[in-house]
Amino acid sequence: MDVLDRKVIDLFAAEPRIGVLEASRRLGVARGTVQARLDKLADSGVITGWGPDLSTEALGYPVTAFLTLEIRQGAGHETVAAHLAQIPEVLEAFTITGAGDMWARVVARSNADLQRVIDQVLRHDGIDRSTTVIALATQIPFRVLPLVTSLA
Amino acid sequence: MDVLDRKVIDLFAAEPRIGVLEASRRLGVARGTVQARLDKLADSGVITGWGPDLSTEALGYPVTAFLTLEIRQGAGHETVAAHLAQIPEVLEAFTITGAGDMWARVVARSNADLQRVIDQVLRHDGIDRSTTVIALATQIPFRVLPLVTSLA
DNA sequence: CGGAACACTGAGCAACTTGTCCACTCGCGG
DNA sequence: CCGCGAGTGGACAAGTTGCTCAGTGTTCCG
Repeated sequence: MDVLDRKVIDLFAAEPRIGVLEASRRLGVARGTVQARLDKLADSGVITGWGPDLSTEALGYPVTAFLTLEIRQGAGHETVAAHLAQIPEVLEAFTITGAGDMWARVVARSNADLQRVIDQVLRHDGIDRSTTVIALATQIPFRVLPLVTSLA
Repeated sequence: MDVLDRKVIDLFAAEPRIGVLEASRRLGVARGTVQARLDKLADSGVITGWGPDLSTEALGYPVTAFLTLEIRQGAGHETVAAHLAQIPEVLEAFTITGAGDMWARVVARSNADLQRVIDQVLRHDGIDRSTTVIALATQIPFRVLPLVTSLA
């Protein structure tokens, strides 16, 4: 992770469809160098993919909510996680600090639809209770770039 | 958003570096069709980008935590959001239900380093108090694909 | 019914990019 | 001082892109 690596990431983050050759021109290095850096960044796991970024909003799911789930003593996280994984509206889930707690990000078509999603989530014995928090507005959309840039 | 759109997204999500021509061969449609679908998906905002996906873990930030911030009455969210935006370790932030609350996702180099990040976040008058929850394990890594697939 | 609008096909073409070689240079550590 | 890894710059064939065009099938509307 040196300055060039950072510049490569910055450049491809800003203009993803740019191509290796054009990138090498912009950065003033040889094509093979950019190629090699990208390969290394992928190998080291820093770059995990190039997939299209999808907007849940544009897909018809404008409501985002965060659920905190209290897992019943004795019930494994695994079985709850497997249950959550089967619900498409669950976009993300973590186990968190706090006795047997999990945390999930869900989306829904509307506030009314959110009820349906929550009901579906709760349809599992391992979950004791849950708290729902609805996201009203996105102040900072997901980003990693500033972190890369800060690795000066 | 029809079946072909879904297939296009699925395919490019599975093999992002595939290229329009190869995609058209796999899907059994003309090249121009894939091109047109991708353009439309981008125009309609469903596909928001093609940037490299970066792993905060591989970047040296293995600790993820979620902060719930209670905003002081009268203090604007905006000024707090602007403050958060300046901290690279803050990856995401939302305003949420609950009187004057915000929610932020942060990363850190270690649990000790997390203290530094939190201190930095709290260095703002508009924040009354905060709760920190640390992510222990990722049960479901961020995904949107199942949602697309479910739009049968 | 006729006609317009639209999406898709299949083809062609020039310009460009990719993957893969190679020989050469440079700086660093043993 | 040699070897090693990293970068350079050049070359090549093969493949891809962006663009255009004529033709076809479907749907919708007056």
